[in-house]
Amino acid sequence: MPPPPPGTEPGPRTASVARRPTLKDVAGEAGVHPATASRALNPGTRHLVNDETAQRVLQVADTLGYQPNPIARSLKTARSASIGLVIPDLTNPLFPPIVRGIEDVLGGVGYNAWIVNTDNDPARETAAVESLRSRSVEGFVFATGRLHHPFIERLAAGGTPTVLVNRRLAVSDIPSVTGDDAGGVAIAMRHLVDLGHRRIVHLAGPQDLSTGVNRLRAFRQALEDHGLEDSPARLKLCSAWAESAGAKAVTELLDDGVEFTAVLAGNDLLALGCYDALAGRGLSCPGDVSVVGFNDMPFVDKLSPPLTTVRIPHYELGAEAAHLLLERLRAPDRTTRSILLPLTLVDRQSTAPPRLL
Amino acid sequence: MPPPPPGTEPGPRTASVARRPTLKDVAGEAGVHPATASRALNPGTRHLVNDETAQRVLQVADTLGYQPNPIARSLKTARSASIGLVIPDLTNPLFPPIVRGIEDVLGGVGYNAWIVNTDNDPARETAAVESLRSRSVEGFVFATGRLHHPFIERLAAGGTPTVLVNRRLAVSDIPSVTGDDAGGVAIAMRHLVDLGHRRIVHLAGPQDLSTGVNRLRAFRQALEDHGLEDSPARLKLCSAWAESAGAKAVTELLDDGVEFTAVLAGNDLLALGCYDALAGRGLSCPGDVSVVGFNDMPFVDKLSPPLTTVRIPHYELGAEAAHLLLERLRAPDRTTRSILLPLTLVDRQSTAPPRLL
DNA sequence: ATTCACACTGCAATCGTTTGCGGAAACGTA
DNA sequence: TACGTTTCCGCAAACGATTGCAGTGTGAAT
Repeated sequence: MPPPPPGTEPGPRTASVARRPTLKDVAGEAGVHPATASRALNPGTRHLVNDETAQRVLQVADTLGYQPNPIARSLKTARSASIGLVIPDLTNPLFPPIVRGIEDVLGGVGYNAWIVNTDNDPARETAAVESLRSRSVEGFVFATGRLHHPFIERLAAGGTPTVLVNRRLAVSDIPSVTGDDAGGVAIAMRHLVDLGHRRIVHLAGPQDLSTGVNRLRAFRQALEDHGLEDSPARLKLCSAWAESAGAKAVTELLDDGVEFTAVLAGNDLLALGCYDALAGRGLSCPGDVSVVGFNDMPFVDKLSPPLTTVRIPHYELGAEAAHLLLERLRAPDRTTRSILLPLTLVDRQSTAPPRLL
Repeated sequence: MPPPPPGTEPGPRTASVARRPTLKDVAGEAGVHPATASRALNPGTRHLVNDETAQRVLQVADTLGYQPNPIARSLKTARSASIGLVIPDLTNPLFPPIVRGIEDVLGGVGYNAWIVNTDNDPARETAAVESLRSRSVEGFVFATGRLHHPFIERLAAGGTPTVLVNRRLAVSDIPSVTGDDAGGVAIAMRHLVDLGHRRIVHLAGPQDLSTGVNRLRAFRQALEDHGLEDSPARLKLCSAWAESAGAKAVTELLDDGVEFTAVLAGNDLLALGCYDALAGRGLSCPGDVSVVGFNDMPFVDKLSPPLTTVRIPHYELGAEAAHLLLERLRAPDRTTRSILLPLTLVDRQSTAPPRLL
């Protein structure tokens, strides 16, 4: 026989070698049946065993350094103390804080999250979810929700505990936690109007996402509230939350000769594109036009000018989503509810009173 | 008995209800023993079963929509087709691209990665790794390596397939894939020198990280190569890769009256702090002092001035790391090797010739 | 005709837990 | 003393796969 490959533990043949102890080991050591050891070890069933015995088992487990095997446990119980977390794109700075929020509250109660990237690809999403389900995850939080998202709808309807974060579906009772987009654009618009702006344009994000439509709807509402004219010209639909889309929209606006002194961008990336387009036309911000973004991404305070934007509490979004899911796991028949977190305006230097005419 | 809670599948009692089919189901349907079905389903053992039978089993499995239960499989085989990915902080924009790179190559061969955040906390790290091991992950890639990292050393020495990404340990034969820091600072320094700079300072990152010491070492080497004076005054050790640390370092330099026309920052965050400090003193960049960063984080091209920086191919770092680990899993006794990926300078507008004296 | 090799497949154990069921003490009550 | 309750614990069957071993049957070689 060749020498054992390096990097291989001596193997379980050897008698009391460093193999991680199993329940049977601690039972043997404690002089009880594995079943008893199991009951002693689990807080929920501990009352079924004599106090003294339980203590002994606990003691042995501790000195042996016993750790239950989650795989075996999952196989038996079809539970796993973990949930799936479905993210469209981790490299989007929006999502990591959400992940952190979720992980932090989950970790506090012994749960953990399995993160998957879908890259906005429905096929990857279904594959990932299927894979996670076969690993007995107990629920899901989706950050990939689209307005119309049959897959998630079916999943939730099928009884899988599900919560949405950051984005919601159009019409469904799936619990969600999102930022209060309407409130957010309301304060942004008030800010602009207070500054004296009257001709404000909106760079709307993709209309298959709740964030996109909600912000657009709120924009028009604000126009109405402030008695401003709601002209279709003052609106640009962007097909993606991307810098290039923002730039394109603004140059088109400029080319079309629509007059405006301020732009409310659907998110910070769009605002960034706006900066580019403005600079490309020799216009200054905020001198010639004010711009306000949405999200308060990292480093937008470093831009020049530092971007005024609506801050979304992403970490808290995640934390609340985790709470919601946990609650759902504990009491599946409790009535569902969704949460709207308040947004705040962070007033930096990309907004100023309009030039006098 | 109360009505079954909503959101619960009818349960396996019902005869042929939508319960995910097991191996036994397909075996029964195909008229073979589960063992045979297993062999037919696994490419590696398929040759052990009659071709015709195998086809029949495959066929049945397909129509039944059979998916093997990874938990049961893991329990039996102590393998899991997954690896652990240990990240210090997902909200650091450095890491998501690495994660993507890893996931992409892993996914290509049916593996997946379990991501854990350690928040730079050794206790969380050991806990997470322990938890992953008990889930039978087959190996680890660590992005958390410190120069001296006994935990990872022990783990690797114990035979667990391990690779390091982005950061390495001081002295160890654990395979790693990192950027060629030395090469990176060399081109950055050459760039500065070519521009005419002679008095260059370095903002060095934490010296317990390989990136920190390597860049510092390379800086001094470059000084020597270009015949520039290596004065301790021209060096600031920063205790963290943070903007505030960079700002502090530069203001100290300024306060101490050390003269310099360019700064090589250990990373982009430090460079950012540098911008702040310079602006705070009324100095212009690149007019008064040039600065070059490291990493090419997202959006540093949007700063003003856009930051000249050394780009690290993070995605490729991750991809290579995954390849290395995969290779190690397949051939554990192959000799280890580490990979250095070339770095490139992206020349933007934070560097310029020094003012004439 | 006997032996042998080979291809194929079934049996049963196993991975490490959990849990329904039943038995054996121990205890209280009549 | 007899009997019903508890309390505690062990037995054994799961959960869903993989795998060493042993068998069967076929065809070829002697």
